[in-house]
Amino acid sequence: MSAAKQKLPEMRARLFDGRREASARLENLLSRKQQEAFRSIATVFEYRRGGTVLFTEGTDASFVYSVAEGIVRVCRHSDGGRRQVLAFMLPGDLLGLPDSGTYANTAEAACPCTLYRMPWAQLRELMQREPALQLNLLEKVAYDFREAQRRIMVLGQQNTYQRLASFLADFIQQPAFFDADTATLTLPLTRFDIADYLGTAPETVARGFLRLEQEGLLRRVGPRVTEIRDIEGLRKLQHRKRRAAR
Amino acid sequence: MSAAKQKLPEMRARLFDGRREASARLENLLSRKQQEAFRSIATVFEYRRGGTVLFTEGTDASFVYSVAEGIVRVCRHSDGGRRQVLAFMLPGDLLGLPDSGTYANTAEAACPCTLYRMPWAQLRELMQREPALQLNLLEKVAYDFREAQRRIMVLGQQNTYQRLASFLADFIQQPAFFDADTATLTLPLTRFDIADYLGTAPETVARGFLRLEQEGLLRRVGPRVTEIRDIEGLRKLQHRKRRAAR
DNA sequence: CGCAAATTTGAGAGTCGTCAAACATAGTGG
DNA sequence: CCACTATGTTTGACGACTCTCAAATTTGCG
Repeated sequence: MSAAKQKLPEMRARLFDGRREASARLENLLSRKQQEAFRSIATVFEYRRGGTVLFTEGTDASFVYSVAEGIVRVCRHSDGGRRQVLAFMLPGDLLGLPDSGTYANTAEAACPCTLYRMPWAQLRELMQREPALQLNLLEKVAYDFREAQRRIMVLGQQNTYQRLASFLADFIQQPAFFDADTATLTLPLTRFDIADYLGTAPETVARGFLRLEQEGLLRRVGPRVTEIRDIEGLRKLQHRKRRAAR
Repeated sequence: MSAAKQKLPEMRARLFDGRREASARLENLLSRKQQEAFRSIATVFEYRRGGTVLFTEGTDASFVYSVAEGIVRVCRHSDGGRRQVLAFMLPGDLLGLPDSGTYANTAEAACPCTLYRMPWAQLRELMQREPALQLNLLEKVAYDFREAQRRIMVLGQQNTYQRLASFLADFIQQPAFFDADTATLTLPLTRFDIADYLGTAPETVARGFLRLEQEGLLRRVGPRVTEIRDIEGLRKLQHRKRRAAR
């Protein structure tokens, strides 16, 4: 039962008080009519190569993007120049909301991608005509906020091995990347991307995969392809202590 | 120049596109009239002792709180039972917004506190009568979201020593806890609170203070009172590499 | 096929979590 | 008012974890 078919008063009530949504993918939050309005101001963009920059932190924010296909990495650079991946945006996600008129972070295609691009001015205008849309925006920000809090839990409490397990457990939930029939996870991400997401080094990620393989939780088919052998085992890892007692 | 005096159409535009606010303290976001409306539904609560639970994650969310005095720690417990402090809420901050009808995390007074408590139902009703209020709420969530992203940067890139420096640098910005004249920082938090906030152990926090003292950046007056000797030095720490090269 | 980039593996050392114990502090009851 | 006790803090020791440097190996692409 999709939220898109609810009547407007119900949609208002859903925010904060309603059922918990599995995700806040854009299309799940919009009525059919709203989706059409979106499409009327959106342009399709294809990025053939990974690494292409969509926008840079600090620059004027004119466009908002929605991922149609592929993975976009949203990152920020510390003063030391080191990159931190704040989030991977997956198909259906919305990104590029202005913060005080500029982008708060940098977005790059992590692999060949297709996305929708909309002028922020037009989207804002649309929202003023349809207040319900604005509420959807709030829902979206609230969802991203909760996701960020989950990241804080992972980064604050887990060792690198557990973080990798958490990362894989999350992506297993995404049918676009995990084929449940063959238990095959296909991630178009480099070890650098994963390392910068987990706050560790690419070597440590490689060693994490090695250990997960040795413990029988998965099998490395290729650098981007993994056969998951024990989903429950991956999940259980997160609940252990960060460090072996002596 | 406070945003509170702007006319309503301007307030609408301020969101996402407006000037960057130093903080999103509640009173800065509300017009005088709105503040009065808030006060009319709010009750003052005093918590004499630190450790008192305001609300628990997973329980029904009936009330929203605003800190008047003291520090509230917002935390969540991992399945292993370990506590992670997601944020410290300071005077002016709003907390306890329902997530799908329940609290997403636990809030406890970190020290003797005074706060305002409002029934969520009444606040929601108030928002429906005054759409501008709803926009303020969005602003608030967006602010918390950006704060969470900053935490991700710190937890993902910095070692425990740098995290402690970041933590202190943040609190130096708060006049309620830092007396600029005497350069004295008075934090009613235990080493456990700080450790759970920084994702480390209390012993490591203590050693961090020791090292900061040895390097001349501060002087420990007492466990809760610190004399800051080199603010710029604290800030610079964050920009260094996480680890000494060999 | 050949090169550039990514990944893996190895070695060594810096960091920090854990256990233990000494010490300080604040709150309590006599 | 003081001893007492519970709680919080500091210090020490040790080993687990993982970052860094280096090099071998594999992968992806033109």
